[in-house]
Amino acid sequence: MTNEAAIQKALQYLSSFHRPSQEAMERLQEYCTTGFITKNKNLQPVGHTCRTLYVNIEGLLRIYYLKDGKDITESFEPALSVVARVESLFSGRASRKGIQALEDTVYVAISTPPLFKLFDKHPSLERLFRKVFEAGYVRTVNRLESLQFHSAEEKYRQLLEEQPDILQRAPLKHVASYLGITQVSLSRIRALR
Amino acid sequence: MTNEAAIQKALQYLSSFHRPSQEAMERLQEYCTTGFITKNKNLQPVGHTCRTLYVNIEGLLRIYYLKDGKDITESFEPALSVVARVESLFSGRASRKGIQALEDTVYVAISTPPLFKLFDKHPSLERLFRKVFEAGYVRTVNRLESLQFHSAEEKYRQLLEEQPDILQRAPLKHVASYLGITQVSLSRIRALR
DNA sequence: CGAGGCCTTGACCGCGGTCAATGCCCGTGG
DNA sequence: CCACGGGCATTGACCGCGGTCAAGGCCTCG
Repeated sequence: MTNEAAIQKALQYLSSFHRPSQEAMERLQEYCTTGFITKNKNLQPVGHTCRTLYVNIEGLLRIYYLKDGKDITESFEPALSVVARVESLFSGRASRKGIQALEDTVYVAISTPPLFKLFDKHPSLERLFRKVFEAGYVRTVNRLESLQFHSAEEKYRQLLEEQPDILQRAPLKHVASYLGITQVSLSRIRALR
Repeated sequence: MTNEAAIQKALQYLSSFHRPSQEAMERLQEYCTTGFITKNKNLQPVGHTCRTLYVNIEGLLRIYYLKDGKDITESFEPALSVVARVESLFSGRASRKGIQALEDTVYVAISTPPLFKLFDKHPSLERLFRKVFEAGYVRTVNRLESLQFHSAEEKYRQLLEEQPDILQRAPLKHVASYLGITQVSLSRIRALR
């Protein structure tokens, strides 16, 4: 995939949230850069403040962090998702979270300080990203609810329902921490048939 | 507290996220109405689409829903918080959640369809509410993390740390469901000293 | 004064966690 | 090309946290 094609894919995807003005779109495009990262490499290390927003074009990323030395997967981010560590991006504080590639991945990166500046001149861009983040907010609220009151098995079945491909593409240890259980537990659940 | 004073408090609070233009502020004010609701009454019943955003001025509200017939508290909303069922507000779907008063409460209500229309003319208002929702998003992400990997006792201690007054003001059964445990469990934890 | 809601406490038990051993796959170097 | 080593997944043994069920005390309100 060419860089140009990747950026077009990203812009097209972003436009699906809200179509910005022609000029805003062109300004936005100027801040898009493409990148490629190989499996198991870190796109962003733990401990930096989040100032870049990524659009996954092709491949698989995950957001993770260390809790008491254990590696916890916060989310899987497949193609056509906006990837950002919002708790850092919106608070300006350093993030304890990192972004890692689980497959060779093509992405588009947008630096947020100039992006946020663009909002002043182009309300349609602010609208667009407001909607992007609202959608993320909704997903997080729903995930909170599903995590809080489901058994390990229910959470597994729900993942199987909603993102079955993840189970093929990500190591099970990451799936386990994503579900909030141990890999041992996950293994037992999967053995039930 | 007069209606006028309540609205001023709400506007002042909202301005702390981002100061809108003078004119935007005046337009916003036109859409603010005040209300009063007594303890244990429902501000919004379960099952309606969320089209109103509330600012709690004085008192205590909670967002809750029914899961398998059990009453689950999603959040406590004390004075000076923006209260909305975002998963409905941003998706347009009916909410399975309700809003209930845990104390006599004074609030300001803002109808969202006209509010969102105002955004077209007043980008500074869109900016303001973008920041309001970003802050909520960050809180939710952090809560997700804390719920996922803490024991019942840790979650209780964290609440004790962060919002000790809730334990005085809300029935323990609601505190328990908020923490994702049973009231029996909560009772035992509290008995530990 | 009685009824019902809320909180506590006891008895019991099952889900899911830890620890440890084993098997499997795969990349690397002799 | 095979031997080795390390990471990942599975499995068994064990156990503790927190769930359910049920009984009892206390407070509020009709």
